[in-house]
Amino acid sequence: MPRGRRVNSSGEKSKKLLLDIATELFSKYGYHKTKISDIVKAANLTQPTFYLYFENKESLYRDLILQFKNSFLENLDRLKEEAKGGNLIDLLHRHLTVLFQYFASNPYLTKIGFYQAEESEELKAKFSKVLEELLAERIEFSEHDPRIFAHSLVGAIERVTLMLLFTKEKEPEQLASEIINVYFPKTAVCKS
Amino acid sequence: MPRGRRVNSSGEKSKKLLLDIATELFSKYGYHKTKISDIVKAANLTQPTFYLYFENKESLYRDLILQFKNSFLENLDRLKEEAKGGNLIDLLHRHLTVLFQYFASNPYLTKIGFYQAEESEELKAKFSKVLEELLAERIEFSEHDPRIFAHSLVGAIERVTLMLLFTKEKEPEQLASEIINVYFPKTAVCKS
Amino acid sequence: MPRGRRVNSSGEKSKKLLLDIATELFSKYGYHKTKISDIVKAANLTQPTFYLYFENKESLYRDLILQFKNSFLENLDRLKEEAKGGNLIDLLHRHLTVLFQYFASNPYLTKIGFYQAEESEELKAKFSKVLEELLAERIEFSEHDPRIFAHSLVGAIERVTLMLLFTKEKEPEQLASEIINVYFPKTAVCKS
Amino acid sequence: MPRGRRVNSSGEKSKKLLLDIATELFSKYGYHKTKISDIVKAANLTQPTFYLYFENKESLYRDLILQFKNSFLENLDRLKEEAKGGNLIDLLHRHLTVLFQYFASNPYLTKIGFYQAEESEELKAKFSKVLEELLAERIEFSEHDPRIFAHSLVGAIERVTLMLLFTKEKEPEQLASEIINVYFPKTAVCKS
DNA sequence: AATGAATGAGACTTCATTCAT
DNA sequence: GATGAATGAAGTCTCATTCAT
Repeated sequence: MPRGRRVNSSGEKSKKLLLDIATELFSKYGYHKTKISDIVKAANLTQPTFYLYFENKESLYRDLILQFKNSFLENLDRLKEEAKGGNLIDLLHRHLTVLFQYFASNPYLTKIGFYQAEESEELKAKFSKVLEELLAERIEFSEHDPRIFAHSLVGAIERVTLMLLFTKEKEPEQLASEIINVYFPKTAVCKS
Repeated sequence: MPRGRRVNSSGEKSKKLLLDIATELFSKYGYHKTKISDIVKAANLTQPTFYLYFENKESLYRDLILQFKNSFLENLDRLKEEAKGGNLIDLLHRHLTVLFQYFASNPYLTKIGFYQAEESEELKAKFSKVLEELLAERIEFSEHDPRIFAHSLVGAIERVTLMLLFTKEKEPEQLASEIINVYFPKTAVCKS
Repeated sequence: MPRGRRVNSSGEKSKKLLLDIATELFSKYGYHKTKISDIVKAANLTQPTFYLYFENKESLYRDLILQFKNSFLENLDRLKEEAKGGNLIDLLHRHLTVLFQYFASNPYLTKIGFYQAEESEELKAKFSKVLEELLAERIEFSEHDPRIFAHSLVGAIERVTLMLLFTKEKEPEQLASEIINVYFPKTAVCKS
Repeated sequence: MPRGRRVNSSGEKSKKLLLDIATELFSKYGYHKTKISDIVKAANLTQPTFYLYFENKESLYRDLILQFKNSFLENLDRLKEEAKGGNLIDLLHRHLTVLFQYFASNPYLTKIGFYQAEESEELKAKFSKVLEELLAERIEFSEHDPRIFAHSLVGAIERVTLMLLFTKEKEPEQLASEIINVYFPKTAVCKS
């Protein structure tokens, strides 16, 4: 059997390939059920090659989480900055749209960072906090806890992303609009 | 440690102990990070004892999931039955209260069955479906998808349970009320 | 659960029961595939009871082997003693009859001692030796090795016991006759 | 021992080594008393290496049995085909010679497949059947059951292989001749 | 740049055996 | 005489990781 460098092979290409496959497998099957052997098999490479590009299994996973986390927090920071003035609903709408766009473009990473990772709780908590502050300033939550509202919104985003965005049943922009509609009904026409 | 029966030992006690510890550890650390050795160590027993009372690690975990699933689906069935007549908001309020009460009484089991288990997705999807039908009958969602509303509600429940119920910041009844308030704002003229 | 001595129970009866079941299971499934738990389960007793009557698994098995061995060697000794005078064929016929009778009466023990046990090789070798000497004295094995004849006879006995005696297709006496007929054809109509 | 590839190591060599050692140990000590740790220790390798080349302990054992079984049955088929015409004794002589040659060349495999394996009973029964048919066509078994003859022959082969072939006291060809002589005596000098 | 070959560490599980009642 | 409850010891197998080429 021939060994060594393959014709037409390139380090960067292999690394990218491994990274993409790892992301997909981790997102689909979780950290523990995804074996290095699975990853390299899917990439048509071998196990030592994996260690050529990544320190080890865990650090790769952590990197993926971190990557999501950074994007997410960056987004959140932007939201906070923009928060000063302007219309709340417009603001939220813009933010959700961007968020859903990112989620839709990076479903695997999102699955890992927003659903699987232990840190995902932290992210969601932060998100809630920001929303809470945002809302507290503007809306009169006459008799109810603003935290409920904030957590609910985050939960809705979480669930809707999974059920309607990842399944491609809804587009990011539309989803943002509809979520907004639910939480800020224009005219709540509710007959029993 | 000497072999054989311990002084003052009782099978039922040991089994219960192991079950409780296993439930707690699984819920805290997940299936893979929880070793049988951890479970028995915490129970001050040895590994073979585990197999005296449980078939194996996986089947114990599955049993826990099943236990949650049964309770949850039973609850859901009750909701469906009661759905025929009556005021929607009252109905939901009662159901959520019961649900939150169950969650609060069984936090570890809930963590496993509603958050960790692969089947949890299925449960939530079913929950959404039921809610969707319930709502569709009564409310006029003028221009928006009732699924959004249903998924959002489920997501809210999920998140709020984790952040406010499990942390004991809210009581089940109150949480139910507040969630209802968010989704059916009084000033939103939604009387039945 | 009640513990302690059962009504109507008797130590000797339990011991005999365990012994019989153990013999059957060992003979059917072999030493390794037969578990103490299987034995006591079949006897409707519990594991500690086993140790009340037997030192341990191996020693019980060894006892069974020894029991067979003793009977077998005793038989062999009788054959050697009777060997001095008399008609060879009659002698063999009588011996085989007795042997087959013992085998037929103790199929489980025979299975263990003559087929499974490592010592069975030793027994068969001894058997061969005795036959060889017996034959050597009387028959003129013009040009062939008497060992072949002796080993063949033992092999025939071994196989025929399994296939025709244990299956109850043949009675001990008849089997003895027929074997003799094969090895000492009266009218050796042996055309090529 | 350091991890990773050894100097001068080769997969095929290791696999063959393990296979050979396993065959020997299984044949000598049986399935249960042969531990994987014994096999790899004898090969100066470690346990995971075993799993690099074999599915697991049982499947390796089954493979060995199958290997023997295939050779044996192939042989038997040839015997059946050649059975149509020709001299019976010559036929048998040729067959036994080939059989003994195979046994002598593969003593470990034969020990496993013809003596230890549960399937060995099936093989011997088939062998008997074939012999029985072969004999029934040609010889006049005036008053005796041909099965006796067939089973005896198989038993003789079994025993003689163990006692004279494996010990290298006899060559395959000679053993075949002598067995034939016993069962088809030229001049049956059978005085009592 | 990549692979073939191997291992350390550890998890799960089984089974004979033993105490305490 | 018998059992309920437990364990020591060991075996099989898996997986991430590493050396030598």
